Amino acid sequence: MITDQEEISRRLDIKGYRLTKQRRAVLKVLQSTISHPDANSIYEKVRKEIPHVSLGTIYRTLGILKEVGLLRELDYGSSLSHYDANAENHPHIVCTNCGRIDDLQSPLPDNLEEQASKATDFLITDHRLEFYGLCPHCRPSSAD
Amino acid sequence: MITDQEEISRRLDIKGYRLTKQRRAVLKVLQSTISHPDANSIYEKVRKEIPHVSLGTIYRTLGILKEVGLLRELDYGSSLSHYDANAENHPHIVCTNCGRIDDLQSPLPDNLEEQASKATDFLITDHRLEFYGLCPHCRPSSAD
DNA sequence: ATAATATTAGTAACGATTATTATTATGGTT
DNA sequence: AACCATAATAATAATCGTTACTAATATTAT
Ligand SMILES: [Mn+2]
Ligand SMILES: [Mn+2]
Ligand SMILES: [Zn+2]
Ligand SMILES: [Zn+2]
Repeated sequence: MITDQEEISRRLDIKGYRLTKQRRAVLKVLQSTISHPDANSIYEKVRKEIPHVSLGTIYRTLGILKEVGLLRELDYGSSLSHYDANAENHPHIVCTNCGRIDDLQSPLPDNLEEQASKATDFLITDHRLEFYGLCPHCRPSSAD
Repeated sequence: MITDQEEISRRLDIKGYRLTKQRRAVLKVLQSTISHPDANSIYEKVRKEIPHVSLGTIYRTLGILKEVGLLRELDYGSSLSHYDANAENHPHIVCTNCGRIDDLQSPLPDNLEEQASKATDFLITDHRLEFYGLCPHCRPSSAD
């Protein structure tokens, strides 16, 4: 997670983007949570600081921060996207009951792309690994 | 891929669903391609046999066939879903340029869920592994 | 045949995201 | 400080894949 203001400004500058208070606020929300909020949840939090911010600005900002590598978008199918201030590729575990998304703490095989390259003519540049299941609150307890 | 008519009928019957000609047609389209078509592409193909079929029927049918385990839905983020008559979990490789989706031929680590279980309190029931890159038609050729 | 149930085509509604636009803010230049 | 070029914003409208609704039709059981 990149928190250094110099580096953040630098990355935006390169593309001619400015570091506005709206963008600072979005980044702050993302960097102060371990959850992986969706655009609307970020919107609600930013509104507490900037009441007249618009949802369009949230989406535009998320797009730009993603473009300069300050966040990663987690695209969950026909449902909504979630965002992660950790732009490094890392596996997640999603609760199919309540939607909670956690990082998977132990790193998994790091050579997946290399392995896959041997089995295809595609030039592999990225991958996505996610697990699905029930979080501690949603899984049947041992007492059930 | 399940092609046995008995088994197909049986799976639908259990939930009280009927095997109509629309559903047969959707399944046939899916089972006769190695691509992973989206709903609209399936719709276009089914229309050649059943000109007045409606897109809503395609979606409803896909939902039902998925529910009874006769296909798998591949949810590609904010873009549209694709469908696969192979309902077994298996990795795919997606071209980020033209959208082509291939199966990854060589099987990858089959104990991913088991490994992940050790690193989380979630009860893991499924996972998703996808690779992204450029297909042979879109990758820069050696002559470039 | 009759009745109960499931399915369909057609169309309207939904909802997340993106585009548009007039206005405002920012940064650099004289 | 005034000026200009450019970028960003708020507010709103549009997009588009998908789902829901509904009246008509088909299928199955009695
Ligand atoms: Mn994460
Ligand atoms: Mn496949
Ligand atoms: Zn949960
Ligand atoms: Zn391609």
